[in-house]
Amino acid sequence: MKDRYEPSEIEPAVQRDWDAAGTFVAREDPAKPKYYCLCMFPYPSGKLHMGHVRNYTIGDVLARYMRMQGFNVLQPMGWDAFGLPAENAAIENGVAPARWTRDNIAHMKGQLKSLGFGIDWSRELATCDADYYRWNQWLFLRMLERGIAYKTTGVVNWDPVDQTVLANEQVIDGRGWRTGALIEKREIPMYYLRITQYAEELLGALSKLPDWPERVRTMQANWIGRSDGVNLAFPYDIDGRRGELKVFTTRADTIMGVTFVAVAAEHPLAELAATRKAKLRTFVNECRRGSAMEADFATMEKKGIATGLFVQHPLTGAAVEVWVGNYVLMAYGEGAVMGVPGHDERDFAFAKKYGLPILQVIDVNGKPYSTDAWQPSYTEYGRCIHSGHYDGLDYAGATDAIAKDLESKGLGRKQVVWRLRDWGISRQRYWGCPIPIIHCPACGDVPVPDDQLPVRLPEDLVPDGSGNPLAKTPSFLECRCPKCGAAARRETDTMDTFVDSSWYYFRFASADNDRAMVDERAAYWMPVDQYIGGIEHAILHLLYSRFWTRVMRDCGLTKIDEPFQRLLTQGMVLNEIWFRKPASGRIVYHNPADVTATGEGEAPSGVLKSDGQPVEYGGIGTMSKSRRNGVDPQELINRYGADTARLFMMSNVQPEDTLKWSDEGVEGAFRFMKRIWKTVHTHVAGGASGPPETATLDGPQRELRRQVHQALAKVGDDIGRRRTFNTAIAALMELQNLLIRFEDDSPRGRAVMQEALDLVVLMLSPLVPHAAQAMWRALGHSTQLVDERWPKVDAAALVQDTIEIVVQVNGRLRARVPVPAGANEAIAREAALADPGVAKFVAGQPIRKLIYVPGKLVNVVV
RNA sequence: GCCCCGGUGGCGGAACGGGUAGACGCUACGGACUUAAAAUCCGUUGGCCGCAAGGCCAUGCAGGUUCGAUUCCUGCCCGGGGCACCA
Repeated sequence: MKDRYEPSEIEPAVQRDWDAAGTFVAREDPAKPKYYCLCMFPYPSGKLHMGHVRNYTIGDVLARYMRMQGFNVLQPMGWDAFGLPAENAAIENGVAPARWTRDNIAHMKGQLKSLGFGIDWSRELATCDADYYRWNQWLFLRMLERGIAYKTTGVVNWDPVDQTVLANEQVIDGRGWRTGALIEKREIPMYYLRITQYAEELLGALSKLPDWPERVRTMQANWIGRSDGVNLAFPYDIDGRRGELKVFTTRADTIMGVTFVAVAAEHPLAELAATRKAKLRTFVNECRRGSAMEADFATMEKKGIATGLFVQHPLTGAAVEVWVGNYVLMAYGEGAVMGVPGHDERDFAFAKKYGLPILQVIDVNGKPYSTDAWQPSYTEYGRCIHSGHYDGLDYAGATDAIAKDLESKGLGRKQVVWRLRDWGISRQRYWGCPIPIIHCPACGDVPVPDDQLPVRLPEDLVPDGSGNPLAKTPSFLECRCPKCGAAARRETDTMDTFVDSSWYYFRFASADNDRAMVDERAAYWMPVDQYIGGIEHAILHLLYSRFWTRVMRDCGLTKIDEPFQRLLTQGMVLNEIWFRKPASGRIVYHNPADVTATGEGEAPSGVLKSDGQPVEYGGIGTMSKSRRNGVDPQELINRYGADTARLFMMSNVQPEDTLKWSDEGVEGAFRFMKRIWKTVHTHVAGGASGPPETATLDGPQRELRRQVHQALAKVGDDIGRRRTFNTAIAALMELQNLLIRFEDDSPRGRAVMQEALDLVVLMLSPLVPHAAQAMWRALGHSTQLVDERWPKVDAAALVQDTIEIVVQVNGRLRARVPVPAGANEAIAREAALADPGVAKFVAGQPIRKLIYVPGKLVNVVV
């Protein structure tokens, strides 16, 4: 009898069978309903981490389940292969990013295969392949034609040592993360994509995504950030220069309370004033030099300086002084704000600091008002006071009336302002998709013609950390102008890697097409039915993808608006953090596997296994290299096999929740695998068994059969509808506990057992496909388990003659009594009151009321 | 500051439309098997009282609605996340 569970023997053999049969190669079949199940593709960093294993296991379980439901399933995989880590590895090891990336891909692909994911590898793609990124370039050219892509000069973080732009995340305390150099704000020309043109649609369509997590929709809505307000102008005449200072406000109803206006340091009026006053010049330069990071602004002291310039109030004509304020953002609204200290906290503080007048112009719902100290109530909406003929109007009424008056004077109108900015995609980086532009001294910036695509990235360069090697490579740089034929230079900036990931899901449908970006096969597969990935992509990647899909739609490449029908954001994988903090020097982290926990309860403590000395507990956190608390999935697979790894990742918590790593939890999953394996093989050793004759079963046999079919109903619902894989697994474990205790060697008992095990194996097959296939064979089936359909619940098996109902007295549980199934209230009442435990509490008191929930409970109210 | 999500045994968590709180797993303890250990199997495991039968308390805190509240409502406390001089 082969009753020892040996995953290392089972798994490779099953995987070979799938490979040989092309089991997971998806074919377009209009006759079948399609199901496109996609996990966010990985960055090929070297090897898989636990987050990957969790992500792809969730996807694979769903894909396999939907296949059993009769869907034509596509589950592809690719590589988000451009990006900084490859360049950093090159700098450290002197290896070309292309080589490093492709080696990593090969290794990680092997790992994915060893986990038994049902992936259609014939559609594999990597974004660093010219076959792929040429279409980035192609669509970028279409965007240029349509004015969606444009070039302008923007402010960036500039590292003067590395001679490159850094992302905000790469600036730490105002210094470059790699060089430690002081970061400068620089204005350099960059290409932008006009995502703001789609702001309204991207926001409005969020309500059409009911199967996205509420949280993600909220985050996107906040990010897009719609503000409804009024744009108004303060006219000026400064030494004969006439103009208008434009301001955006969401509180036009407070316009009669304006006592100053403030502009950003980059504002033209600030510049004008700076030419006149040395003190202003210094201040303006100071503001400009500050960090480009918005978060830093928030904590900065609010400072300002008067310009001595005056503008006219648009309604009263009164003179209002212009100040330069370091808290005014050039990039939002008009780069200028009207100052209403009476009803804006920041303006209030500013006015107090510089002795500017404070006017109350809103009755804040009768609450006390004093200019001595700020109260949060001052920003409440209320009726206008001290506002001339606007007095008595509420927020909406005043806003309408003021907007109308401004409009008739040509000095303002209602306006919507968005927080969302256009997407700057230029990166002064080597390992990315070249931007297909040629700079000609005569013709300017000339798009590369379609027939010269792709602009290939040379793959043999090794960055050394000083600037972009493309700029030092004549064979790439030097070219001819497509318009005039003169000697010209290629653009050396590459695209943001978020461009690469904004449309890869389309390309999986037509990965082999070298003539078009997408074809009719994309129309068959798109949209993605289920998308699965980390919450960290809630805004950027998912928003860019929604934008890119709409651009493709407007270019006639697709008919869909939304790329992802349904979204599941899986939680992170956490582990304990242990460290030592030497009196001098840096914190040293230790892997939890090297620590023996000694303390219990409130203050966990532990000692290092190697030296027996104490280490400090740092709580629970995401697995990370820097904290050295990662667990290598490969060790898990080597030790327990892919099936146990998969089972553990799906146990204990719902996919959205964080999952705490636990060695004991893995052992628990492994124990379950060994037990079910043994149960199957013990049964099989007794010989073949046919289907049960349901009419002739005795009580325990019928009861087991009922439990089996009840579990089947629950597991199907948990996986298919609720996506709570943890409770599906719990139900299977519960069933397994029943099967172990079911000792009935009669032919009928064995028939019931055979059916139960067949069903358990079918239910397990999406979760632990290798062991399930092997057990399926053992149970006497010659078919491939992956081609089986999800079993149907036998409704007749669920029927019970007698059920147990709960009896409460005054809402407190007092007894459980058996009643015939379908008993009416009278029968249930009689049975309930006859129970001695119930009678004790009723004890002759009059029954005021009796609630009967059929099949569930009786509540006697006395 | 604004927005969102949570708080249930020793631990991770379950309870799906107001109806048996603690499924399932882990830990710990006791037992069987073994020369021994591991593995495996059996049992106990929210707290308190009780020999037992049984009872009382218990889902962050304080109230409310209800025959009945982990679930709904109000206020508060704590934790996590997102956004943040956004005019």
